[in-house]
Amino acid sequence: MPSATVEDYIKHIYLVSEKRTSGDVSMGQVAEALGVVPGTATTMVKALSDAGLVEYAPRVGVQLTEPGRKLALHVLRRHRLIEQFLVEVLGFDWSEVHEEAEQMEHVVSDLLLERIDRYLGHPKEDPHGDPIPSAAGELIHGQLETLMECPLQTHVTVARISDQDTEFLNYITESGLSLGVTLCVKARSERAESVELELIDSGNSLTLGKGAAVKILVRL
Amino acid sequence: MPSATVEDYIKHIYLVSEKRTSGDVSMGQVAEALGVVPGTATTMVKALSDAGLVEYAPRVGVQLTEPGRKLALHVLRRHRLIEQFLVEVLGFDWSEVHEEAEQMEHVVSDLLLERIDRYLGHPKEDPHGDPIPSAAGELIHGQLETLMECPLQTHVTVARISDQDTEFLNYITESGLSLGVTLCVKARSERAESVELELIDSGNSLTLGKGAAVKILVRL
DNA sequence: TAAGTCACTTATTTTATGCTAAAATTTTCC
DNA sequence: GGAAAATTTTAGCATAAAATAAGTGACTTA
Repeated sequence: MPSATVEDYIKHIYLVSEKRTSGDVSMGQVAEALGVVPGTATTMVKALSDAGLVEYAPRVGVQLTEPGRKLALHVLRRHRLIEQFLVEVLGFDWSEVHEEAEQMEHVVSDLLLERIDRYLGHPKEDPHGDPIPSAAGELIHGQLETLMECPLQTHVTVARISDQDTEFLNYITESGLSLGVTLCVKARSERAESVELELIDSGNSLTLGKGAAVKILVRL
Repeated sequence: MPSATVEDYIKHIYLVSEKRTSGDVSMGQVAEALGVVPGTATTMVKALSDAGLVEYAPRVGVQLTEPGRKLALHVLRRHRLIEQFLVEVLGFDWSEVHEEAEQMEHVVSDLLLERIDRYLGHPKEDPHGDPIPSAAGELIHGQLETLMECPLQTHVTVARISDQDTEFLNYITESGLSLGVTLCVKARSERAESVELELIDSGNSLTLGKGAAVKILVRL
């Protein structure tokens, strides 16, 4: 049984490699994601390589093997089902659940996880719109685009927020950008690194910087 | 924040000292309860002593300080509320929840715990009849007696099973000795170390050995 | 009261995970 | 193309929590 530390490394390597389109994840990215110094990441990744969970090439980077990918999706399934459960059943706010799930994802048994899944009616997404991998290790993500790349002057729907920070999520809620809200990108300035939005339902307008805009994914 | 290992030591020292009426818990008992060799227990208990959670006298034994007792009750509150939640909400059998709660008790936050407590309507007992300490660290246990010491020929009610072993709990269920069942101790043989029971509701009779009988607590 | 046994303590080692600091390599920039 | 900057690796060490093994103390028994 992998330790919580091993699960965290594998999960974060998966998440980083999903974000970046390039093949390998650098030690710097691993260290950054895990909040450790680079030397620690190198040591751990070598151990993960010995365990057959990743392929590691010195000074090139790391990528998951098939067993590693399976483990990553398993951990992600636990994390996201727990988040959904906390929101749906125990009345947590979507901005509060990440840290809690971060701990619980390493201790819930398969049995408990499947009972949670059944209780929730086999949800496909967590409270932030992140897709929940199936028990078999499949993950279906819809065709989403960030606010920095979606078409202008078109009605789109907020479908996923790819940042778990409590402050950021609270800001999103206050701005009226919750999941399911329909909006329209009026203009985008590459130089100012900003986008101008109009919320269709409320009629409100607001402007977001690039940093925030790339974290908001929409469905066309 | 105490580690899971520290919490386990403190919890088990509390549980053992509750069972034995004597003051100190020996290193042998600690090691046995934690499933480690005696040398490991000695080393850890000295560390707990340095942390102010226990008082330790070499070759005499260990007992909890007030902070230690507070911590023990906190961990037990978590454990028992989790067990109750798993049974009440997620449909677990009382024989399946112990191992799961054993893991979760070290990771649930105070916030989550209080939401669980509220969701359940502030239960006073877990699925095995064990009392749930209050958030303030109070524990009220009723006047219970084991089947080896309760009066004969009197109607009593099964109120608590002080063994979490799955096999044992399944046996109890099959024997019709679930919590709340009314029974009568017809006879008790000290030499044969057994008790003869009659279940009032079903009319069935059965005989238990001392080992099993002391784990079944009844209310008069 | 001496011998033997059992429980306990101490000393040393192991494993997993982290750190710092220095060395090595790769990338960037003039 | 070579120096400076950034990244990565290596080396050495620290801590928590476990183990083993050997030494110590105390109680039993004859």
